[in-house]
Amino acid sequence: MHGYGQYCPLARGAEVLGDRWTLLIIREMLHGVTRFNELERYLPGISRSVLAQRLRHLTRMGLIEHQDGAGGQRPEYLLTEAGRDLRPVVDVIGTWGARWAFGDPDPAELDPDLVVTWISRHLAREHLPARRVVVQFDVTGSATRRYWLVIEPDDVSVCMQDPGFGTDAVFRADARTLYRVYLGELTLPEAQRSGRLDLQAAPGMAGQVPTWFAWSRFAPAVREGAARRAVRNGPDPG
Amino acid sequence: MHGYGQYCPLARGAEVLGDRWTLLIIREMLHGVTRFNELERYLPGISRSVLAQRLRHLTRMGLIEHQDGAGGQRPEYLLTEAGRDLRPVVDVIGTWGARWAFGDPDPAELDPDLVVTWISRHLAREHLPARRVVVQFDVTGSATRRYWLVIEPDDVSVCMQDPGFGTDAVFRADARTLYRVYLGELTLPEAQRSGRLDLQAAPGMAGQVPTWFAWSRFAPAVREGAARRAVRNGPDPG
DNA sequence: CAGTATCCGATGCGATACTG
DNA sequence: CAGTATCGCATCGGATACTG
Repeated sequence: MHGYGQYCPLARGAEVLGDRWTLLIIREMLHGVTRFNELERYLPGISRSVLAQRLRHLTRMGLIEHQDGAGGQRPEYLLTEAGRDLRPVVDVIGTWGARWAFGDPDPAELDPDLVVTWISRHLAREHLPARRVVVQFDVTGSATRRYWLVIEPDDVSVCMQDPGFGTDAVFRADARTLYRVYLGELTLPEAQRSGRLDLQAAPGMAGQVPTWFAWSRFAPAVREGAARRAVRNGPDPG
Repeated sequence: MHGYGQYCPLARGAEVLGDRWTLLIIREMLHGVTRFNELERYLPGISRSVLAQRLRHLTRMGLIEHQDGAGGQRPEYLLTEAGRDLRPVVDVIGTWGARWAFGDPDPAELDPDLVVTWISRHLAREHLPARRVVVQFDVTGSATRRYWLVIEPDDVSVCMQDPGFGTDAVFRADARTLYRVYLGELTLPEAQRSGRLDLQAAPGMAGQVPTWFAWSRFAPAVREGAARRAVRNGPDPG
């Protein structure tokens, strides 16, 4: 038995959305991800069979449409209106999670690929120059991983090799700090002052670079949650 | 492995709230239900072990507090601030469910006890007289079940025997109609006109009785969803 | 009333290999 | 690239019985 046996809008919603991984798949699709292997890449830990099963289920439920890859097109999954209307659901659960369920990260959660991808998804277009810029991220740790964000006026990509266009700015921090800054637990100036993050840029540009990044939409709620925990537990030692 | 391995507010929220039955338990607690056996009664189909496991988990996660039944007190589960702050989550998922995932009921979902309880939870206090009123519900079906709502200025109870105070009004309808009216798919006048629901009241009171009921908070969204389905499928035959 | 303990069957899910 | 097929373990969860 899969349903709750109740004729209730909340129960129905939970039946459609409550399966493991489903909300995270929706989150990715709201960010514009449309292809099977891309979804798999952005959801480390999901198995291909579960991803396929979820996509089938969401298609049957009318949340997504599967454009078959006929005629040389690549197959795509697109949100329907019902699917796009889940943005408030994702927002409100994420906001609640940030406020009330967001403690410290487990070390295994600090995937550097993921945080750089997330950062690349929340750029402040209006503050970016009208030309291509390249921002390098050095994520330190047992082995430093290096990424280049290539930000064109209408496209962003994350590379793991130097694209060779020159570099406008370099961030250097460990994964935990980068996550905390992205999520709003730490502001960029705070991270810099504490020595956990170093930002280098050409002299004329150093003031602009921080404005290019919008960070997480949940940052205010994360900060609120962190502040409340600090009050209850005493100031954050680390 | 239980978590998603991501340091993300949405993933954290989903880890806490995503277990089967959890959101429905929260829904009941937001309605003021605090006791173990009451929760079990309002969640037909949940097993005692799962209910206990969920309550333990939610307690550990800080959403509820367990007042131990020491000193002759009855044990109670109470929402903490984190738990009370889930009301927007329940609202937004229920609203989405009403709009996009709310088809016809499965016959097994038409539990008459449940709908009468739900109706009793959404009275329009401001329109009720300042004295006790009794409203009888005859839920027709293979066997008619009869309920009495005893509405006192500061208390409501559902009885399955005539409380003996006299009856101010009598609703008579099958469970499906009662659910549809409660959920807003059908207005009370529509249900009466179609002959699916009969409402009897003392002559001087007939106009007041319908104002006593506020019906479901999701009624507008349910109506919206029903209207959209009607446009796509042609007018509702039943 | 308010749970806990035990059992066992279903299935959820990750891993891997395979296909067009 | 975009999935499907198969396998086998783990755990989820419903039923029932039992306890203070």
